[in-house]
Amino acid sequence: MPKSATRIQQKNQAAIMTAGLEVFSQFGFRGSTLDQVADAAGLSKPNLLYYFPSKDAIYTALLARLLENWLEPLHQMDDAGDPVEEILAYANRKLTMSRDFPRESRLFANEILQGAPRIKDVLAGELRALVEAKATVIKRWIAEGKIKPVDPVHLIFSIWSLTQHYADFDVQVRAILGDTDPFDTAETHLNDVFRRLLTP
Amino acid sequence: MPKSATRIQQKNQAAIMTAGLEVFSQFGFRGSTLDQVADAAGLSKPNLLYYFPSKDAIYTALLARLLENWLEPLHQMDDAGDPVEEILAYANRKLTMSRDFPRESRLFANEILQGAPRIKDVLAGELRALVEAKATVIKRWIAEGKIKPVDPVHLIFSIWSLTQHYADFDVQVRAILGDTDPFDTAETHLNDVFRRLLTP
DNA sequence: TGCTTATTTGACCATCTGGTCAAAGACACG
DNA sequence: CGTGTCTTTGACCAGATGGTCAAATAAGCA
Repeated sequence: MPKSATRIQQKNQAAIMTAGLEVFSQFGFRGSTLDQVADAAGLSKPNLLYYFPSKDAIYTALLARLLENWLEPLHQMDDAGDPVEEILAYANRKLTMSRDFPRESRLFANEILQGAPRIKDVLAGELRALVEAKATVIKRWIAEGKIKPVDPVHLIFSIWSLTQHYADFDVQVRAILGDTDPFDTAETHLNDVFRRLLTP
Repeated sequence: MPKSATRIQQKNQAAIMTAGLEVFSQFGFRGSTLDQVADAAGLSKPNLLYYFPSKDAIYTALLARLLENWLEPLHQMDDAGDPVEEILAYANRKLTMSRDFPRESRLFANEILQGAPRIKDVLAGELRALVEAKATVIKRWIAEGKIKPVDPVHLIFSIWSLTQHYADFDVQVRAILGDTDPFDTAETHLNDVFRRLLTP
């Protein structure tokens, strides 16, 4: 049914998503205005509302697209692989996402900070289930002596916080590091952290 | 000069700060309204503006008060103490702050997420200097073989992100942990992390 | 080319928001 | 109790904000 989408529609919808990401990730939903988004998209406000029915719809669409990719790196953690390397690889994937998609990370952070009003159910449902599944795998790895004992859920929290920090607190990180590129040095550091934590 | 402050003034100013913290930490500066703050403080809007000249003034006062305490735990890290224990103690102080003052942590996170417009100079000045000073101490500890080699600045970032995560992403953490208290288990986990990272 | 559909816009609206102000109430204190 | 100061408030304002609408313009296509 909703198949067709003219060239113009595709271009403008994409422009709006990009603009919305830029604005919402910085100011959060309530702190952003349609004029800002329209401006960033290079459209007039009524024109913007021709493509999306409301401010809320843009924001929700952004969140939905984000969630699609957000859980993917954790999904990819392979329970048949080498435990330490699998966990390291997951952390590296997340760090890469922080480098390449910092605005997505900040959009997510903003939503959570504000109490996650529109994604609480995803957190308590899909995300929680995924974490529990992976926690089981990690527990098995521990039981098999493949990695040192560690709280599996907090390990996952640690991966999230350590990697997302470089996107969410980018301004602070750069204020302190000066000209050094954060991500080059962060990668080495995080690999150290997780290797020493996990290698039996 | 600005000595006097009637009983009523003290009470209301305190109420406004508390209310402002509650509101601003959730919605950020632009996402919050004076009505929300006035409501939370149990005052009318004009009455609120009798005590503070503007929305900005409330927010700025909150940030100023926050920054006073924010750097303190790092300051306390004693270069004459036992290296591993000093760093662990610092992490524990930060974790305690996340537990006892989550709104302060979220206020800070919100400000940074939005690009830190009003505290960029503090970050690049006072904070950066403090971090560099402590990094020097950590480097000495490494040179003396008291702790394993580690990037000192990223170590400090790690302490920040791992501890603040439990305040800033509280909703997510609780959605996943269910009824378990996050902080009890987090403390053990973080001590594991830093001990394995640092103990020679 | 002409006609249909898709796109864009200027003008407009109700509501919200930060902030003002004069007048009314409450306090303190001699 | 009276009076000068501090506190509170209702009414109000200008500008911003999310959203609407009819009319104008641009594409697409036969």
